[in-house]
Amino acid sequence: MKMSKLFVQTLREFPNDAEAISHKLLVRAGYIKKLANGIYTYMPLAQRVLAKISNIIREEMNASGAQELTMPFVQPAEVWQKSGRWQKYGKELLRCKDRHDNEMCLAPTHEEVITSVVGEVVNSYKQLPLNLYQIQTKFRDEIRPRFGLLRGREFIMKDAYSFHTTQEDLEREYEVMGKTYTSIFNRCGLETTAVQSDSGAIGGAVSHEYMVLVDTMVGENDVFYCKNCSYSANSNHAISKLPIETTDGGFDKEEIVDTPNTKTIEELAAFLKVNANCILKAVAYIADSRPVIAMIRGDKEVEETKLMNVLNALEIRPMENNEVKEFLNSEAGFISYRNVDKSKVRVVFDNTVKGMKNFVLGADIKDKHIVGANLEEGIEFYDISLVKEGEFCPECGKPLYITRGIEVGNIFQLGTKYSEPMGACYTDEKGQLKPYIMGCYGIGVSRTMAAAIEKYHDDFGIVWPIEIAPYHVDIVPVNIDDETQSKVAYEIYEKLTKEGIEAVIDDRSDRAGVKFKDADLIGFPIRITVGKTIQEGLVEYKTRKDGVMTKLTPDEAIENVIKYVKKSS
RNA sequence: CGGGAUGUAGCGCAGCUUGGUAGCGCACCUCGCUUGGGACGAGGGGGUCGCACGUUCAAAUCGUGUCAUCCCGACCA
Repeated sequence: MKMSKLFVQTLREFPNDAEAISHKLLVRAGYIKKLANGIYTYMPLAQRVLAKISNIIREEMNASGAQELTMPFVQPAEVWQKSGRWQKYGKELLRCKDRHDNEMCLAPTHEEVITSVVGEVVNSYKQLPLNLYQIQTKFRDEIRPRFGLLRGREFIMKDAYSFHTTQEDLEREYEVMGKTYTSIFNRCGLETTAVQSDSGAIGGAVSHEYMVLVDTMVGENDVFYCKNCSYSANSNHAISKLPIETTDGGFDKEEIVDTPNTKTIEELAAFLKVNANCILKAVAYIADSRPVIAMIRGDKEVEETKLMNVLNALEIRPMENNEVKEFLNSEAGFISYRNVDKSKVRVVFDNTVKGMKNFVLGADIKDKHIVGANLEEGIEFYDISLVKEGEFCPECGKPLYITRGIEVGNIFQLGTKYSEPMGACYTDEKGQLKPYIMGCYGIGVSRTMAAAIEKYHDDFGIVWPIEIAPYHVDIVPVNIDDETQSKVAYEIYEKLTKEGIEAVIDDRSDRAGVKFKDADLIGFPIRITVGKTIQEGLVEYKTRKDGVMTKLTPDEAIENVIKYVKKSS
């Protein structure tokens, strides 16, 4: 490809509306153009990167026995009504009507359609197991799209769905997919960590997220991991081994005391001169429009996903101050659990509360708390707390560390969550009708591209792993008007192209500095510069990753490129 | 959904306080010159100042509304 013909425009400055480095670089280096919030055009450079990632995915998925298909992006409400998600999915599902006033939606995922397709085709256990996948655009109307391609509304996803007759066979496939994912990301030049994660409101299922660990804010997931063993988990799922320590507030008897202006735990702890872990904190929520109080030790925080799982709730939000009065007949900042109508308000106690004695508790009256309180008999405890760094690994007991992760893939054991309500069944050996046992497996293709940039960039631009770079090599004649330089550059370009190397020749009449800046920004893994040293028969061979430059003859440079590219594939 | 900020040429910005012919840098076009890390000179093209309504002789500028974008937060009592 001639640089003069490549459809790309690099910018001298970073765009103003981008925050994440991947977003800034994708825009500045001319890979993407924004059309609307969270909706981007993939320019030719990006298209090539996406194609490379997609091809790696295809090769690995096909090798694992999966088959590719393509399902509709616009879907009728009907299939979603069947699974029950037309009601439940919420605003992320972009709905619209066709000219006949039929309700339609843009696909955010494809469980419904694949279940319906397989339901029509697969009637016998003999046709199972089966794994089908597609690489396709998805649309999710996110509350707050941000960070460019890391959280767009329209994005490219590989989604696979597997169908089985037994849980054991699903687990076998789940493991195959796990291995497949690891090698897909490795081949993309990305190291990933498989972390345990929450699997959504309908519990019981197993799922893992494949995370690229980063130390920036753009990783939207907190990941806890153990340096001693292999344990790692998303914060929404992580558990820690906390000894049920006894925390004693040291009050002799239960009584109500004045605690003016103590709306936060810190203020209250300071006022009463007790540790936060001697205060029983009440956090009030509305879960699926029903009031809930989560009781938790003052130094811990509620993990809402865990709470939702305990409640089997789909939606949860903190209670507003006026609702605290309405539902709990209490006062924000001074909530207790003792005076509520238990038939109307669900009270959930965290495990950490178990060891609390003579603690401090809200009195349901403004500016008053109860001190020296103790728990009643027969309370059930659940794990609804967020793990904190430094708490202990549930598997080996060593301290847990926290980091940020970008979720690029996720594998999930669905069971019969979709097949059952949708009536998608096969006939087993005994002639009985059984719903399929399903798994699903996703990879964010466009997000993977962005994650790679988050991981691999420097002050000058993108530093692509060669496996997913848009081109392998950029050939730069310093002065295109110099006959020798131009001739040699073109010869190198022709020879490399013939060898199947993806090369760009920067045939623009710009000065060398412009070409070098663009080469670094775009992120070509290798640059061959043909300049003055061609008088001595030498060109410069430079790798982007380490900036190492060597002077070689054109033929040696060509050989080096071929070696470098072959080694990576 | 709440709070904050910003909308002026493809990109980055100034102008707005104090209303009076819409500007700068980059990019783009032409010519010259230059060719090893975003050169230089001369000339040129491109914007209904987000949109609507209002105030005014006159609005990018003042007022009201609206839309969009970005950031933060989404209540831990």
